[in-house]
Amino acid sequence: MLTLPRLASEPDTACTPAAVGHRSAEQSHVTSRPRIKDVAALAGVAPSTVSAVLNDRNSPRAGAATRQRVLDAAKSLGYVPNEIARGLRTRRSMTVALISDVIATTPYAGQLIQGAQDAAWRAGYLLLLVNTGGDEALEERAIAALRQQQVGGALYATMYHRVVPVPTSLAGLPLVFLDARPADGSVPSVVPDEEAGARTAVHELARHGHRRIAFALDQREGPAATGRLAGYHSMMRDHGLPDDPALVVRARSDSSGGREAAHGLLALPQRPTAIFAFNDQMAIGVFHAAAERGLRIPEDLSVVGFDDLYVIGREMLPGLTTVALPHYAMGEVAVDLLLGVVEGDIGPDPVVRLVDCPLVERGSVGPVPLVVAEGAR
Amino acid sequence: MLTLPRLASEPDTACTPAAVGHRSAEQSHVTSRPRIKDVAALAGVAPSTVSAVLNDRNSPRAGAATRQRVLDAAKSLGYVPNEIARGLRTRRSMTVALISDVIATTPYAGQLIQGAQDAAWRAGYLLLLVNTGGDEALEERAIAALRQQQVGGALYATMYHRVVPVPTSLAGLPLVFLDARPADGSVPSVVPDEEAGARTAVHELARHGHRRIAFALDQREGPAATGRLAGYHSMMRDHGLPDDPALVVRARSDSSGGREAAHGLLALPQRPTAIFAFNDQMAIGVFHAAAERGLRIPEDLSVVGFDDLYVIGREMLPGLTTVALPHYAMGEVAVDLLLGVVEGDIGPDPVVRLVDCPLVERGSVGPVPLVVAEGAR
DNA sequence: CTGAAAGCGCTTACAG
DNA sequence: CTGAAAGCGCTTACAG
Repeated sequence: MLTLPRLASEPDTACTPAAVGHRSAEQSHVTSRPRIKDVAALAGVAPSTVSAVLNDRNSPRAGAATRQRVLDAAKSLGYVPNEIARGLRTRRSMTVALISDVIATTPYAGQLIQGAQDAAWRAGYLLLLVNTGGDEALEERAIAALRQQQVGGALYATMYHRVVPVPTSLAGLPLVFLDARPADGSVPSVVPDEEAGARTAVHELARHGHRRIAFALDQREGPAATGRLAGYHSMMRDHGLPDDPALVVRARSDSSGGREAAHGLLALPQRPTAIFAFNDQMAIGVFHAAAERGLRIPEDLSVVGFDDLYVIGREMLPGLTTVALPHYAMGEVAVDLLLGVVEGDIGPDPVVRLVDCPLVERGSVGPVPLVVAEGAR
Repeated sequence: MLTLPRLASEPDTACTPAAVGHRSAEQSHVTSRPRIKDVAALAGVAPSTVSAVLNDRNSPRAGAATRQRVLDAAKSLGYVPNEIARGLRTRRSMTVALISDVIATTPYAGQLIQGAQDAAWRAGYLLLLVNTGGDEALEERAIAALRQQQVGGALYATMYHRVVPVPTSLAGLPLVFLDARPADGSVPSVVPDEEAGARTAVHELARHGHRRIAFALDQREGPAATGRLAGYHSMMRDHGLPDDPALVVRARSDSSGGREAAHGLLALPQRPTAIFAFNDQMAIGVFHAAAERGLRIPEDLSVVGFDDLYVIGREMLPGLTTVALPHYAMGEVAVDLLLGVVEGDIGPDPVVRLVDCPLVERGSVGPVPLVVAEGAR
């Protein structure tokens, strides 16, 4: 237990019996840190001078000699300014919040949080985390608590890309939506570029020679399904590929949905030689269906997923080629955007920032199988 | 944008040109909230009375009438105390930190963070998150920043269960280790009960009649490997099962390691009818090996994993029966422990709190296959 | 170039 | 039962 020396200083204010009694009662296990007064006393200057030197304002406030004395004193005492006190005076706080519904329970959470954290940290901010589990009453109380803590702004993230109303309790706070789009378009948001990601997936298949490329997508509507479907169609068109309606099937967005969809697709008279799955979980189902039909991947069937869900793609046999949801980058971009408005550099312009979804090549894409290729032409 | 009325009050202090200029310059997008003075003015009492009423201290401080007036005034203004100012005065903060190396990049992170967050929230605390990526220099600076923010204590978590030194920069701060054990035993820690979890896995297999139960474990040493191996042996013994050294093999803790291990095990003259895999990733490898040998799960081979990695077990075919790492509960327990010492209820007793690892039954365990059962006896 | 004073928004003894 | 004063640890005009 490192205990920093408590310097004698203005005994009239600091060492009244009351103050001492208070400290010993409530601060028993907190080491008593030196304050600016202690540094000032040791350096033989006024607290205001210490403040000026340490904050390095209006450069030549202190002479070189004074400056050095202050710096030495601060160092020898291990002085670290109390950010709370400074925040009270300057009326700002070096914290920013990440509010989410249930995001922390998905494997994506980590990357998103990490990206946000890193970006905040780089700017000298600390990240306050609140998860509401989708409970609105709780959300409201949490936001109140955040305001009490004087957070400078907040990221509002949802578990998957969707459109949500702007919580009224957030009014007046600098805000950026993450993986969510505000229903009224009043708040800037950062979301994955679903359409471009789907184009990437289809292109990867097309460049391997596939022409009959199927798309097994989520039966639920939403920005992800809409965007990915648009990307699929547009890239099929760009490659001059047959945009056969039978090649697009909707199902539940898990492995059983993917499996059913794949069975239907693979039973088609002219079966697709490649399947683009809405997400990695559906891709797993495609793998299951292929195995059940004695089709090898990628020799007999190529597949591309979406999301790059942690470990899954890497541990499948063969590894799953997929398009990654850029959660780390999204977290970063969102915080940068937020700090821009918090620090007043930029106005709260309700932009929608699309983040690129990169391809992760593993082993599930191969050339068109000969026998099917002939039948399919 | 909700703008709360700024009440006229003691113009001598609050409305000097300096204060006003300051506010409009730096607070442009922050709604100006009412302060305790505003509530006091509206209720016609002194700020100290408002404070007393709102904090509900020494019960009958205020008479019922005054009390009601204050409450009404606070409500009508939408007054919310500034926690930063209160913290400065009371010398404590309602925040606690979660410091981790790279935990946020694993799919476990979410549950752990969620558990910690929920427990903190329940006690009125907010969670500050810091991820160091294992970078010691960054860790030190982050801890300094946390101290500046006056956090009341910290959870120090690692990505997987291991023994770590106590960072010197954390000295003096109330501390609890999470999924990590302090090298010098000086700090309380919360870790999964690896041994009991392994016993659970083996018992699940044994109760289905399996006798030759293999264990494919991580080749790296660590509390997880050691604990799970001990649990395996002890439960084999408890069931009076043959503890054949050939049944325990070590490999890399991913699917390729699990696959190799399973191939070796399945080639044994008396092959095991069940394999307990060190983790879910190795279990995936066991599935791959079984498929390659034409063995069906669970008809021909039963398998149990460990960790309950998000989605994996659920999306496999059949679903993987596994033992869950209780990350949510660990986060909760750790925060409760931490707040205990922060609030001084309990001393910083360096306990090791073991958290139970529950069985998650899915479809990968079945009865002993007849043909092998006969051969094996 | 440097110091004394005021004040950020609260709470806490201490008087009345 | 209630108010005036002091102070938490800083920073910020304002004087000198």
